Amino acid sequence: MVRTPPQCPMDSILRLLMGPWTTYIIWVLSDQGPQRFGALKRAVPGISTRMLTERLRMLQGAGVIWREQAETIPPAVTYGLTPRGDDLRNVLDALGDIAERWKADGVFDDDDVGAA
Amino acid sequence: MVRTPPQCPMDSILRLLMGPWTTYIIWVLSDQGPQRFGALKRAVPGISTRMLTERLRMLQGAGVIWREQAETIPPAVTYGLTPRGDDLRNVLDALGDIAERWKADGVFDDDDVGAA
DNA sequence: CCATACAGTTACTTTTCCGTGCCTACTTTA
DNA sequence: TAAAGTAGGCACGGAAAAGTAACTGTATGG
Repeated sequence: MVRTPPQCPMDSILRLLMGPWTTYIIWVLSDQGPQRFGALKRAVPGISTRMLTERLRMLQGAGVIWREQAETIPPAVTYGLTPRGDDLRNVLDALGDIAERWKADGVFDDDDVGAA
Repeated sequence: MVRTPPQCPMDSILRLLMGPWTTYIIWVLSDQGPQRFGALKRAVPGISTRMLTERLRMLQGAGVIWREQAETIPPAVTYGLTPRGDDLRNVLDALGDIAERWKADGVFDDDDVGAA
């Protein structure tokens, strides 16, 4: 990671959110409440185990989600949003509003965004 | 790009912002006002010509920035934020506030975010 | 007369990401 | 007894993203 543009903390958050699945995971967690690993995987169709694990670790490391492991024999691990995660959810909502407005203006119809 | 998680328009915006330089470009444009290509390149230290061009094209395609080319002989091209870009700037500000709060809590000190 | 700046483009190379498949260790169900 | 689920870890490999470098063409400054 050579590129450390500025010491912008906002950039760190963005880098955190950036993964293709990250926002979706946060969305599910905030919409459906705390979920277990398997349920989360089913709720985010198409994500691989590897990706889900990695993203969850990263989000946990950033204090955005909590992880609760029940030491039962088939271990049951549950993830949920922390207050910090709620912060992000709010920004995501704001972004969603903008997206709605843009969509009404037809930004996404003639595709320039999704495919570079 | 196989992964098209949902048809979430918010996701499209995030994908737009994701590039390592994108937010920084928007920031500069909103902070210093419209800039010419060369000035922008100097304002974003470390970015390559290629990246800057690509990002600008993408942002322009999304209607986030405008591009004005003066057909003088050494062509002078100026870029600036559109109202749509201002929308993003606001979200970025909100994100910046969160980042500040998190930083105060020391999220970025014990690094888990920047380096995975 | 040669270098430089303007605003890129194109090709080449490198790096990183991300999906796939195989493994754990135990339990419940068929 | 065998298959499947639970929550991942680890390694390999292909694809995509990003960096580097060289090139464009004109006009101006030294």
